[in-house]
Amino acid sequence: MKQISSRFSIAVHILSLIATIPTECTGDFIAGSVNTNPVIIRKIIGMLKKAGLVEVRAGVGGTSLCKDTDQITLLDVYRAVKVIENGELFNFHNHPNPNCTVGRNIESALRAEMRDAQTAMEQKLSNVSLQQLISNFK
Amino acid sequence: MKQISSRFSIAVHILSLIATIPTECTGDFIAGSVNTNPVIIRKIIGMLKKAGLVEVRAGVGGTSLCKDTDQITLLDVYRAVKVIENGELFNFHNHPNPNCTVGRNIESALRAEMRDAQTAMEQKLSNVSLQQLISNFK
DNA sequence: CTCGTTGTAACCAGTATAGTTCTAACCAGT
DNA sequence: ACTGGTTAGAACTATACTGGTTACAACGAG
Repeated sequence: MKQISSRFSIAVHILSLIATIPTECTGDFIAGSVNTNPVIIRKIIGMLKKAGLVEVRAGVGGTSLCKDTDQITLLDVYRAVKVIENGELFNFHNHPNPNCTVGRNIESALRAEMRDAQTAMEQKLSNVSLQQLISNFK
Repeated sequence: MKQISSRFSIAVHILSLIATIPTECTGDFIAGSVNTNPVIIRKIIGMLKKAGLVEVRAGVGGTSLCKDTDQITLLDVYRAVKVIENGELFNFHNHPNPNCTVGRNIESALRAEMRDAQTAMEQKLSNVSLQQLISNFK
């Protein structure tokens, strides 16, 4: 990857809309605010639903949050939309040569540092709730 | 992206090899330790060279580090191999609708949090030097 | 019943990754 | 000076992800 997919930012956008103006939230209205195609919105809402963040009452504009806005963190959203492979932000090259000192040792050493770095990032995301984000809107 | 390219882990592997067994480090030998194709190695060494981390004396096995191993951090390597687009880990969807409260406010609010998260991750990488990494090899 | 909406499937263009083949240039040693 | 090993990089491939589109089935509310 070059970047984490905009699915994440779109998902946050969608949840913010549902939180602030729930009555208007049809797929087409959301698509208009995000400025993309309604199908993209439906796909992402599908992922948020699977993750238990929203529920969709069959019918028009029937999407609502399953939790309070202060109980949903950016990390929840980031995990819901599966923007990284298998929970691992960093890819590691396969099967370094075990007959070489470096090849034998690098994987465990470097993976530990990668995990630390990823955790630090995700920790930051978990510190921000949807409520904190939308409370500054004016 | 789904994951940060393995160019990063391969680059760290390459630098570790040059640091520990400089005399053996032909492209083919490195490729054998990393377990990939020599051309991949050459491409990555080219990036490390542009970033000023290594220099290549034309000739056999002529690659050497430009700095001490404790002056090279994982962040330097990560930046050298350009695994993320334009310095931004997170992609943000384009042009939310400014006629909507959420569309108008979300970009600056969310970008700030994204930047915080990315910085936390990169900070962790900058805390680890090549020296620290290879000092545990046995 | 019908219209608007939701939920998917199928498909597309663009682009990144990891890898291969091939060729040119260059250094060192005999 | 020639040759073999090495470095450098262009060109091409297969695969996969992204963001987007069209199309269609199912369903609810008025």
